[in-house]
Amino acid sequence: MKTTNKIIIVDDHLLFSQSLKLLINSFDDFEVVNSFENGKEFINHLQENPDTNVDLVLLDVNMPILDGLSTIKWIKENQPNLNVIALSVNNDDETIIKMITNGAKGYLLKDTSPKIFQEAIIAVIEKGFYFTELVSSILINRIDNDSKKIILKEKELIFLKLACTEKTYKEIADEMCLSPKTIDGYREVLFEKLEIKTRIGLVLYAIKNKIVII
Amino acid sequence: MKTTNKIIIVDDHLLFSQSLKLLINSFDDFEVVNSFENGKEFINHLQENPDTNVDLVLLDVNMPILDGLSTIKWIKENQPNLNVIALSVNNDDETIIKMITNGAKGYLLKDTSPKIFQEAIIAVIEKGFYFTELVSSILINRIDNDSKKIILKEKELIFLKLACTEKTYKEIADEMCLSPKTIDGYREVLFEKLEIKTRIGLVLYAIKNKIVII
DNA sequence: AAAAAAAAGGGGATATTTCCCCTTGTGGTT
DNA sequence: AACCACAAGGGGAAATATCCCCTTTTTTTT
Repeated sequence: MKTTNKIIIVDDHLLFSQSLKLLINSFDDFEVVNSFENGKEFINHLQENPDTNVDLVLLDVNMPILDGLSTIKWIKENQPNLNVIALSVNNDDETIIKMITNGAKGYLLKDTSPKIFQEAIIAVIEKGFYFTELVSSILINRIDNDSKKIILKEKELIFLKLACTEKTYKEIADEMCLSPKTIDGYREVLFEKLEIKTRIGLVLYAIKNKIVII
Repeated sequence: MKTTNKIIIVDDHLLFSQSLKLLINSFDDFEVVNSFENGKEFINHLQENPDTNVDLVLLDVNMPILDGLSTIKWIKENQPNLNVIALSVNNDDETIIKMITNGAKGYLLKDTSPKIFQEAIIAVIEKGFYFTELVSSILINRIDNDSKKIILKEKELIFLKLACTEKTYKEIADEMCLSPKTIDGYREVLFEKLEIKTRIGLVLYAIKNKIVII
């Protein structure tokens, strides 16, 4: 006799999560037992119902209140045995790596076909993981990229954020309570690290890497 | 005797569209008769099947190949009687206005509840439109914003794009085959129009308004 | 403890950006 | 014909940004 696998969906797009629920329930042996609109609601539920029995969590990455990354970090700390598949429209390397390294057993884009999706949830429940080619290739390339990863210090980050405003370096120095000459130094260091030559380059880098949100 | 309303879904997120199909088919009197992964596929289908009988199209805004805006513009030209509801995760004013002014009968966010969604499709088929409060308020505010809308000339746009690089104004002048002094003029005009004071401001404006994509 | 690296700051020069006010030519308006 | 708007360009000054080479102090590595 087969057991029915219990699934929870965490996604703020109600139209998606409620529809996905119908899709999953149409699969043999799977049932959506609960769904939540963000990580906070889900975590609250886990805390209030410590005996929750669930085989798989489908976790959206981009959510308000508490997003997928923060949620999976909490899960890693508190319920490390919970199977999680991350769901996202976002195929950005950094995001994928962060979700996987924090314990996601799979990472599916929302343009995945229902067939592949079904394969994935079966694989995660039976084998413990499911990586698409996209994810695998990112994980393989990761070692390279990690070695050349640019690490910015706290003060450099603060300076970089301020450089993305219409303030002059003198005004930035005042705001950071440092001498303009020190700011000169930060700038030179960043130019060197980021292989750029102008403040415009700083702005473009910061926006591209989501150091500032505009 | 009731008629069943025929619905087409155009969305590149297969997991969403296939799931949504189940949701819609679970409603009384509605049936998804077809679905496509982008505007191009959908338009091709319409061209090859001119006698297609459909009551409502659910059109995603962000799609590869041919996006929602281009698609609805084509529909406006070629099949103006087709009912279209735009679906998006994006509640950006500009996008909403463009979709509505190009003929969308409604604009729903993907975090809409299934219940509201059902109301909307019924309203559009029966009354011809469905506007959420969000959309209505944007349409009301539109008149104000339109009057103060900033119009940039072609050369100003080209200059603005080049200003978002590490080139100096002299290099930009060379590239545009103009005197550096003329570039000075463009800059001053843009500073005035955009109410900013520095080149950093230009970059931030251009990125914020998607004049440059980074 | 010595050596190396990093953080804070300075001098001084040069390049670039920003500002303000001015000239010329071109193409419409009335 | 006189008038106006505007694109293109200029002079010249002041403010900012960029560069390179240097000192001192603190922290980290070995």
